Amino acid sequence: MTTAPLRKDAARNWQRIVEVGRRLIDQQVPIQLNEVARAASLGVATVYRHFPTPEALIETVAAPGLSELVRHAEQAVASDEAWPALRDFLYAAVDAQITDASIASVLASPQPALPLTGELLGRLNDLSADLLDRARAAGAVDPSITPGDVASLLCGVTFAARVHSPEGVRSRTETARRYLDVLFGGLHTRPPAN
Amino acid sequence: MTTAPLRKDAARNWQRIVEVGRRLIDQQVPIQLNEVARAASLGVATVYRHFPTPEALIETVAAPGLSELVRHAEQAVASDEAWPALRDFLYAAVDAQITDASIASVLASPQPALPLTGELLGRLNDLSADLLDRARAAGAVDPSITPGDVASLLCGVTFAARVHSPEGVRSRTETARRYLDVLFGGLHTRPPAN
DNA sequence: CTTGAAACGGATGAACCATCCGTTTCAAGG
DNA sequence: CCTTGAAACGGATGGTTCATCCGTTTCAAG
Repeated sequence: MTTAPLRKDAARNWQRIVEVGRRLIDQQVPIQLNEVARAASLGVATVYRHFPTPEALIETVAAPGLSELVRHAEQAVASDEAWPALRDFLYAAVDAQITDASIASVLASPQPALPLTGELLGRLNDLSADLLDRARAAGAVDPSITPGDVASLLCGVTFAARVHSPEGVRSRTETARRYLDVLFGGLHTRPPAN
Repeated sequence: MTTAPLRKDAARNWQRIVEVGRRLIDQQVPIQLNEVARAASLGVATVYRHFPTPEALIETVAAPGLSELVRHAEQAVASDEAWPALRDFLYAAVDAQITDASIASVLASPQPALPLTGELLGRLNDLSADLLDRARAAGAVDPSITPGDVASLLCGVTFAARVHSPEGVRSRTETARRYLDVLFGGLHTRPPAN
């Protein structure tokens, strides 16, 4: 069941495709596998062989960023200050979505096309549920909020920061952060400390 | 400059197209003008003549709902209780977006394709800016919030309620309302009353 | 070096998009 | 009514995009 080792040329092309894909996703172009092939100077079939659908490519592009986010969540879980841990993780999650469109796309999609993505999302869910639980237990978050709510609201904030807001990652990051703060003012009940 | 009166058959077909369009939009199908023609049992050219792009059709479908929202905003402006007026308008706006996907689509799109839509959106913007101003003046809303923020956050809440949330307009409406309440808890500073 | 499995790429057929133009329908004037 | 010209119709058609298939090339194990 371990993924068969890729041939050298295949590995090189795989790399090339992912790089081109990342570049195209960054500039908000809706990915078309044919176009990716042209941009990578590869045959169409080569692209389709590695990534049967655009989603597969998007998820592959998103994987590193998603992993990093998981790592971030693990660190947060290690913290013993429940609310700051949750808050910082949410900041990081929104930041990642603004910075890397593929992450936003994966987080907003109903369910993953690749097993790897499912794995990462599962871990992310578990970790954020844990963070939320502890924040709730500390009385820092409204008890009616569910893990699903957190995930949805995260996507909502990112979406809000993209719609209408002036172009440029820089300003969108600030906008998103501001919106997250507004949301915190709402879902953050302040019994214990800060 | 008044729109030339439509011939009888043309008017009938226009109607048919809009009806079919509304039906397709309701079921989240991305509209393809060709498909609309097929579903309406009309020639492709007829559809393209009336609506050169999918956006034009979407905006036409959205117009009545948008008008109603404008009317709602006008009523709200007439109220003398600043915060409840703003709050109820926002409830209505989110409800409308969940109930009618074409409205959500228009509100989230960068800028309108039809003059009529531009007109309606302009009025909506002015009215909501007014509502926001007065709520701010009454000390009921954080002063850093701009009219643009309100528009974006509205779209964000709608988006959040659609992503991941269980199917069905009913539950999505409730979810959206809940999210809006969370947001209110955040942007609503409570100096005066309520 | 041989050899067979793996990967490559472009030609190709299917699907989709949007325009053009010959035909039909409408309604105003006789 | 009937005529007539303008307006609207519809589907055939050329252009574009999508994704598969298969003959050729490349890799690496023996």
